[in-house]
Amino acid sequence: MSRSNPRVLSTLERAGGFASAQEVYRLMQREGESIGLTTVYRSLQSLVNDKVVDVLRREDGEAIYRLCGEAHHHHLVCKGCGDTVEIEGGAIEKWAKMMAEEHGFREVGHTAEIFGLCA
Amino acid sequence: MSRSNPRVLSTLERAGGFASAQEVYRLMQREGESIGLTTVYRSLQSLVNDKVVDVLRREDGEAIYRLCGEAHHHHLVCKGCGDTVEIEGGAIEKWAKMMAEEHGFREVGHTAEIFGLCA
DNA sequence: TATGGAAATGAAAATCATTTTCATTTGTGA
DNA sequence: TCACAAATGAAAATGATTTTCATTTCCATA
Repeated sequence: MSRSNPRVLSTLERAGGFASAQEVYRLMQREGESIGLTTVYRSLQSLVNDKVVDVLRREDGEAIYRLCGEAHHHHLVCKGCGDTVEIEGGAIEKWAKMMAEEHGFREVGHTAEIFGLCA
Repeated sequence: MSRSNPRVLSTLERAGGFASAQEVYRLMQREGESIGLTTVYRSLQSLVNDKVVDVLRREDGEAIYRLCGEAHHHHLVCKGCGDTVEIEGGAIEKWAKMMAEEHGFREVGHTAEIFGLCA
């Protein structure tokens, strides 16, 4: 098992704590860092294992990696233009916690997105 | 634009109203139906356009198609064993509707999943 | 300091879902 | 029957991700 390359984490941070593997890779390239795509994937996976980041999915199925500890928020996405609004989801947090408790789950996380057509 | 092949919809129904394109395809093959994978994909997409089914993503990124009108529910998934519990999410429905209104979005849908470790 | 093995690296190939291309078949109205 | 649009599907293309494998880098120890 490989350890995470620290430059990958630092790049993910600089990207706003939210990016796909391909994006992290491209970003590092653009900044002149010499690194292989394979290493980016491996590092991100390792960070996931270590619970330093978690994984979500874009609507097209691409995996995006998010720094844990980032201010946790949700998205309202327009199906038409792709525009995204960050929204806050106190209601969801409570719901998730409640449901998890009810079924005896620990170490609980969640995802929630809303999509529709913007004005 | 192509119309949906009715056998695809009927197969999705028989699959419990919840399956990936590949699964629908394999199922139809097994049942001796003669159909191409391309047609399965096209039909599912067309059903999505017609709002007869909607699309979600498995954790591995594969798209799964769900019959609309199915009792709408959410999932509580165990990260350890993959076990899934269907839960009901009245709180989410309200939250989604509220957030969407607040930002002037129409035709609103949402996804929400909770994951953790089961007992 | 030399050395042997473990860990890290990355190029290239393999995988897998999904989409596109394109030639063929089917259905339908005139 | 004819012409044309829609439907179909095989095969190729795409794009993200994973695997393979040979090479390089580290490091502890002789």
